[in-house]
Order: sequence, then structure tokens, then C-alpha cells
Amino acid sequence: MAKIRGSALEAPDPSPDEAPLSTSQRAMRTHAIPYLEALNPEQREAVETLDGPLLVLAGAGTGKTRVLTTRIAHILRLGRAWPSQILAVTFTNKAAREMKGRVGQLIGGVVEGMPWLGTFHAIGVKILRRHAELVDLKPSFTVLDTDDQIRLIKQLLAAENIDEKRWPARLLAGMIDGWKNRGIMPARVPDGESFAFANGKARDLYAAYQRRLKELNAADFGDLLLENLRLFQEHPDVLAQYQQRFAFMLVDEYQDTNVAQYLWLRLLAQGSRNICCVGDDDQSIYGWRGAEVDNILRFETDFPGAKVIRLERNYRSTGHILGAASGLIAHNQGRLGKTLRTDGANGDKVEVQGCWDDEEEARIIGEDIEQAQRQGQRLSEVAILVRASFQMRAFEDRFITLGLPYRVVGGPRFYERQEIRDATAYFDVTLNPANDLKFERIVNTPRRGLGESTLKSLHQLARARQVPLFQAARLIVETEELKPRARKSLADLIASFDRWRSLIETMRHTEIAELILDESGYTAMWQTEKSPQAASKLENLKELIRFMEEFDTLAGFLEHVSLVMDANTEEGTDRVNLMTLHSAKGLEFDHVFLPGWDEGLLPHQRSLDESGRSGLEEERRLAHVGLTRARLKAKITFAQNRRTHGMWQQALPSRFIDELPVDHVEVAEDRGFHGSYGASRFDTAETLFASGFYETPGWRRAQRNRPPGGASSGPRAREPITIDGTLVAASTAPGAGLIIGMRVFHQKFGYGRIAHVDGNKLTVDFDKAGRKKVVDSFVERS
DNA sequence: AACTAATACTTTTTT
DNA sequence: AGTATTAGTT
Repeated sequence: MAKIRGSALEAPDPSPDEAPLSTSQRAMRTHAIPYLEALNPEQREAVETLDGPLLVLAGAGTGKTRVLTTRIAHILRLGRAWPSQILAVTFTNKAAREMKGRVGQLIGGVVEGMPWLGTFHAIGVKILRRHAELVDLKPSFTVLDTDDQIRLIKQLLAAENIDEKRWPARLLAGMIDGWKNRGIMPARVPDGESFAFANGKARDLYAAYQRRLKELNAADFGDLLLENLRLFQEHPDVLAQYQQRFAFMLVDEYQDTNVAQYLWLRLLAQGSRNICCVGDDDQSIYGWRGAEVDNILRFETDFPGAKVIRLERNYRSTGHILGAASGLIAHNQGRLGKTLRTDGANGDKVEVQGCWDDEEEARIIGEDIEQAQRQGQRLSEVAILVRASFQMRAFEDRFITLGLPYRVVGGPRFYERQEIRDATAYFDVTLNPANDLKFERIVNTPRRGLGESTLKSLHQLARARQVPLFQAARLIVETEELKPRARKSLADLIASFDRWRSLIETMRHTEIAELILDESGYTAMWQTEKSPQAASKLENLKELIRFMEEFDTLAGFLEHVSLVMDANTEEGTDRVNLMTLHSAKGLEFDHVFLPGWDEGLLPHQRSLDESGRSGLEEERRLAHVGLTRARLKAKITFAQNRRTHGMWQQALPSRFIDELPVDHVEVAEDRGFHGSYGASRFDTAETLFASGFYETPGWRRAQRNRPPGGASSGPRAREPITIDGTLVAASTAPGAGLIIGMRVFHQKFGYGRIAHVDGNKLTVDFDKAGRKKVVDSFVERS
């Protein structure tokens, strides 16, 4: 992972009349340019059309990233702009990273960095920090994560006496997000939508929420764009400055932009008009979180004089896979229309197979994978793409039994984990004691007797004095307000934070981090915890510290964390990939399995219910994305029976299966079962459940591969496998050797004698404190 | 403040 | 069915 130094490595802005063009570059223009020779005619046109708005419709596997990166290289090589004059936006950090790397390769790493290449949010923050005062923030504002957001909204609801049961904070948070996605400020919330929450209070709550954010000197993710919009709209001079700066703009995955992002881009593009958007309307699968396919469909009207280039040559998949995918997506209306084609071989047809239930589905796919593996297929080139994450379970169970290594891609991200958020909250408060939400998060974690009532007094005082909670805490410990125990505890906490803060200048940031986690009792909390996850949480904390090494300062690290919810994906080991269709976008594999093509699951019922035909079309695009991930082989399966909310339900094969062109599909009929395509195509599936399965070679092999000790004893491949170091040891066997009658010492209660042992719980008669139940790891032999 | 009982959920996810 | 969060109880 790239080392992150201080920000803004910017080349000086050139004055308008001084073209940034060296003599050697000038010479190069007249010769053949090698990186252009490697492109096909359409790609080349997309790279060389530099002036005016350009939409590149890039179907799956047509070299979209290549066009984008080559285009940047080309602009630089021609000397049309400095790196700092190019705005290039992506949705994910991963995409940004990849683009940075590939541009660097193309131009030989001469350019020290593209300061304006990044995600919408990262660029949004950068601009906001420069002009924070203009949107009522200080340049040091913090970025709230979803937890903080919910906590804040809960407080607002409580203040308004709104029943949180009837009107959940989550719901309002979702609505606010929705408005921000659409670029709607509180004043412009439509009446109808305002009435969808707490009898019309939604608009006012949204306004109150925004006010609170300013008071806290904070912005949520939506604000990073919305406040940018406000900045540009209210300060035309600032806008003009950026319009002038960005000589060229490039946008990746344009079909995923929401209204706010679109407005932002359009404002900026009014300067140079050199905006190039790359996307694929057939891969728009994020409508449910505010993406507007319309943005891409309307491009030509939004940017008059726009040129549209279609990339339809697919370099990824074989003919049959492409044919199947194209045939499927052709059922969608309201698309810009592309026909993917390949010069390559037809390859194998797309396989379709019915199964009795999800367990059999997992069994069949497991066998297929093992067979492929025997033929030399690398597991990391195999992927199982599911519609919903609950489907993963059957596969995980099966793979554990088989001893087949797998990796879950996506899932709970590293920085979203509880322990990581707690830890970073500690760092946040150390650096910035005024961060109320983070302070609240950890004030009683680990438990230190600072519960609801203490917090209430704190809030009261903070509100009365108009100061942050931390400051209020400082005041309150000087009074008799709190009970002695809470008062002492809070005073200790404040003193600790003060001390940690005083060390920032002198101590290495990683050491401070360790010190904080140690002295706060946070690591001890997990060491004491006996749950199975405790060990991996400790491991994650160590990983966090390790990761901090890559930064120079604590502050630099925290800025990164707030924006990059991105775990470092440990590559290296050869594992099958298991993920949702959504997280598969942008990836490709030799061999792709697409289970769960059931009516109600792949066109997901809820999508159908909530969004009707547009929902169905998005589901179809999802299916299309799935198919086009495959290079060589694709296999679709469906199950007759599936458990939904605990109840067994019959399921029908997805309508998308019927929509696949017959020529490109082959129905699997292995081991004598008669799968499908009968008179009504799939009505004979009962026979799949014929007996005798347990005699199949697959089952016997499965038994052989079963790890010793059974499935439950081995670590699930999803958890980190390497658990080392003293932390874990301390959590597993601290109380070993403690027996009744032994003299022990406890930090809080002093010396005593063990009266009773129950697992890791001890009953101890303390000399001073009397009989107490304690956890073994808190005592040591005396 | 810790434990238990009840209740609500159950599509997809980035920043 | 199973979990995860929350409310209520001690």
C-alpha cells in the first residue's frame, strides 16, 4: 500500500500563456506514440478526443480503465495540462489507487502525483478544508461515520420528544442521506417527504441536524458533496477558481453518480468543458442508494455538443458467455444500447443446473470447483457471486467441510469493526477533545462506571455552558455533582487524555496509540472477554497499529481512516472468492458460479415490490454484471426449495434463465439426474433429489477432505488464521493454576483468598473488600 | 450495571 | 430460524 505523506504535492500552476511543454515532449508528438498503438480504434478515439464533453460507453471488459489512464497519460504527454490541472474522480479508493498506479506506469513515474485524482468524497474534503469558513466550518472539521450520525440523530429525537420506537433514527438518517444525495438542503425538502417522518417534522429535524453538525465542527459523508455544492453556488469566485484550475475532468463509473455528484460535476465542467465521463448504463446497480441512471442516459442533453463513443469490443469473455449476457440485457428497455462482441473463441456454453435446495447447490458447486482445481484451475480465479449475503452461509459451511480454502470479499470492512472504531475514537478524542460524539462513544468503554446518569449531567452542563462534553467533564469533576466513584473515574479519564495529548509532540504516534489502548484498559477489556471473537479483535487492534506505521502522524492516519473504509485485502493465498454481485462489479475471474437464480431472489422480490419495472431492470443488470465477470466459464444454478425467514418455500427458476438465448446455454444433466429444460423447461426437478447421493465420489472425497476434529474446531477461513503473540495467550489461559484456597492479588480489591472456582470466574474472599466474584485474568498469585 | 426477556428484523454498500 | 438489539428487571 502506498505510503501516505503530507497532503498536496502540487505542481505550480502554470500561467495561462506559458504552456507546460518541454522540448523533448514537443518532439515526441511528431513520432508514433507507443501507448496509442496498443489501443483499438474506438479506444484510441476516446483517448485522443480531448476537447469538449465526451461520453465513453464502455461495456463490460472493453478496456475502460485502460482508456481512462491512457487518456490522462496522453494529456500529460502532450503537455496540455499539469498533473494538478486534471480532476479525475472515482467511487472507490481501490479504483483511485489502481488508476494512480497505472498512470504512473504509463508516464514512467515521473509525475510526483495527481493531487486531484481520488474519490468524490476525498476530493470533496480537500476542497472543503480549504474553504471551510465559507460553509460555517473550521478547516479542522471531522468527518462523521454512520455510527456518529445515528447517535447524533438519536439525541435530536430525544430532545424533540419523538418516540424512537415509532420513528427510528435510522429511518431519518436514511431520509437525510437521500436528500443529500439529491442535493436538497433543508429548506427545499418537499412537504410530502417531510411528512413521511414524525408527522411532518422531518424538514425541521434535518435543519436541526445540520445546525448540530456545524456546532460540532463536523460533516457527514453526504455533506462532503452537498457543502461543496453550497460553496460553489454561494461563492462564484471560488467556483471560478476551480473551473479555471481543472483543464480536464475525468469521471469513472458515471452511471453510479447521484444527483449531487452530477450537479457538482456540471458546475465544474462549465469552465473548460473538457469533461470525459466513462460508464456503462448496463452496469448501473446502485439505484437503491441514490445513483441516477438518468445521468448517463441524459448526457448528450446535459452537455451540448457532447461526443459519444461506444466501446463494444470485449477482451474478457468467450463468445458464449458474451452472447448469453447480451441476450439477457437486451430485455431491458431504456438503455443506450451496446452490443458486446469478441474476436475470441466461443468457448464453453453457459451451464444451467437446477438443485433441490441451497445445500445441494453448495455441494454441486463445491464439487465443480474441486474438479476444476484438479485440472489446474487456480482457486483465486474462481468466484461465487450471490445476490444476498445470507446465501453465503451454505457455501461457507460446505467449503469448511470440504477443506476448500475460500475468502469472503466485502463483508464487514476493517474500519467498520467495533474495536477499530473504538480505538480510533480514543485517538480522535486525544487529538481533538471537542469531538463529542467520539467522546461519548468511548467514555464508558471499557466500563468505568460512567453510565446514563453521569452522561446526562454532562450533557446538561455542556448545553448550559455551551462547551464540548470534554470541557464539561473537566468542570464537573471539580464539583460535588457526581457520586464520588463516577467523579474519580471521570477525573482519571480526563487526566489520561491530557497526558496522552501532551505526548504527541515527543513520542512516536504508534507508541502513543499502544499506550492509549493499554492505559485506557481497552485491550484489557478484550483480554478479559471470553467470547470467541475476542482473540481476533485483539489481532485486529495489532493490525491497526501495524497499519499506522505507514503514516507519519496520528492526525494523518485519522484523516485517512475517516475516508477510507477499505481493508487491506491480503492477497497471496490461493482461495475461492465468495461475494455478492454488487461487490463483484469491476472484477473478473476465469470461472464464475452464479447460484440462486430463483424468482424472488435474483429478481429480488423486494426490488420488484418497491421499484416495479425499474427495479426489475436493475436486477437484470445485476444478473448481467454477474455473467460478464466470467472469462472462460459461467455456471448458473437455482434451487427448488429455499428457506426464507425460517420457512421452507418453493421457488421457481428465475425469469432471467428463460431470457438467456438458448444457443449459448447448456443444461447440466450429470450423474443421471434429469435436470430441466423439459416440456415446461424446469418441471422435473424432483428427480434431482433421487437417493444415492451419499455414494457419489464427491461425497466420499468430501469425507476424506474433512479436516480432523470436524468443522467446528478449525478456524473459519474468514477470521484471521494467524493468532500469535502474548495478547491471545493472556486471553485464553490466564487463570491456569488458580485453585481454591490460593492467595491472590486483585488490582481493585487487593489481597484475598479464593473461595470458589467456576470456569474462569472466581469467588474470592478479599481481606478488605469482602467476598467478590472476579474474573481470573484480573487476579494474580501473591 | 449486569443480566434476562422480549422484540424486531432479515437486499444490495461506499464514502 | 436465527440473530441482534433493546427494554425491563434485579
